Amino acid sequence: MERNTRQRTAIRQAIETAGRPLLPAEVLEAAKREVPGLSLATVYRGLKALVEDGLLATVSLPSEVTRYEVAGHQHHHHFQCLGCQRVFDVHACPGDLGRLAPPGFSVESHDLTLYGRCGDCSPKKPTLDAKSKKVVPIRC
Amino acid sequence: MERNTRQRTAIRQAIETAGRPLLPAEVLEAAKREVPGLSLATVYRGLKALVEDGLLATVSLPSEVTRYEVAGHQHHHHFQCLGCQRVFDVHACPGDLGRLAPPGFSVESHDLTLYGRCGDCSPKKPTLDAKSKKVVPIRC
DNA sequence: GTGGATGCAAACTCTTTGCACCTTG
DNA sequence: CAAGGTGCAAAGAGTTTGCATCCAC
Repeated sequence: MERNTRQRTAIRQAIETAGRPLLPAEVLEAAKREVPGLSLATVYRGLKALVEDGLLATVSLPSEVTRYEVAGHQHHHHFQCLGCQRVFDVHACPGDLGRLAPPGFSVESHDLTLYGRCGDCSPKKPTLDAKSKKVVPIRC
Repeated sequence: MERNTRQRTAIRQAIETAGRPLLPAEVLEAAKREVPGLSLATVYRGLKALVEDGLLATVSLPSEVTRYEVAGHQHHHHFQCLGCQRVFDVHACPGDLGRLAPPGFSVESHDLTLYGRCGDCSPKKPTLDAKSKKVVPIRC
């Protein structure tokens, strides 16, 4: 049912190689090195198919466009660097948060996002312009 | 510098009356009862101006369009009902989460979203179709 | 009276979809 | 060879903006 096309392989490899959640545009940029003619529509269709197949998982953060990462990680959260805007996995969790909800509310799940500086963007080093939404692929 | 127009007054009152974060479309719907000819563009401009004036605050949740609430609350988080999709304030916080970050990462802030059922949408009662993105203003 | 605010429509960004052509199994 | 995948362009949803008109101060 799911075909192995060069395009989908390139999409999956782009995300596996990155090791962190990627934006569709980042996936396109990386996968284009394998399949130059790749179109953004195919990236979207491929990402959706791979998520439905359980190979990828979506990562959505407040005010941010959906990113994609390899599936299979257990419950975890994310960290977004205020310097380079990149997103990283956080394999830790504050635990049960049901007690925080108001009376009468039942909690089934939660999302947590940490913000700060990644190892490459310590406060001492120059940071990228947070206003340019462009995600710079190089180390910052 | 900031003028008191009927439109902006209606926008502010819509959010104050709701007592919970509202979507721009919800603000338009509510404010239209005061100013029938109100346009969505004016709602967006009004919301932005009121945020810049410090009267409103933005609320953004994963995979969700930005909502707006009255400013002035101290640090808090949000709860989204899986039944009616409405968002409520949670005046509680798990506390310092810096310890969750990987080594080399510094945490400056965090966002937490709880998901579950609000008092009106207990698991026993019928729930709204989660797939219809339409936010129903009535109690569910 | 004048500058900020409004309404409308067009523009923009991100994502999805229709359709003809191509490719995998 | 047939079903599914791809590329392109057009269509959608949400948001912003240009511009002529309007109105609060």
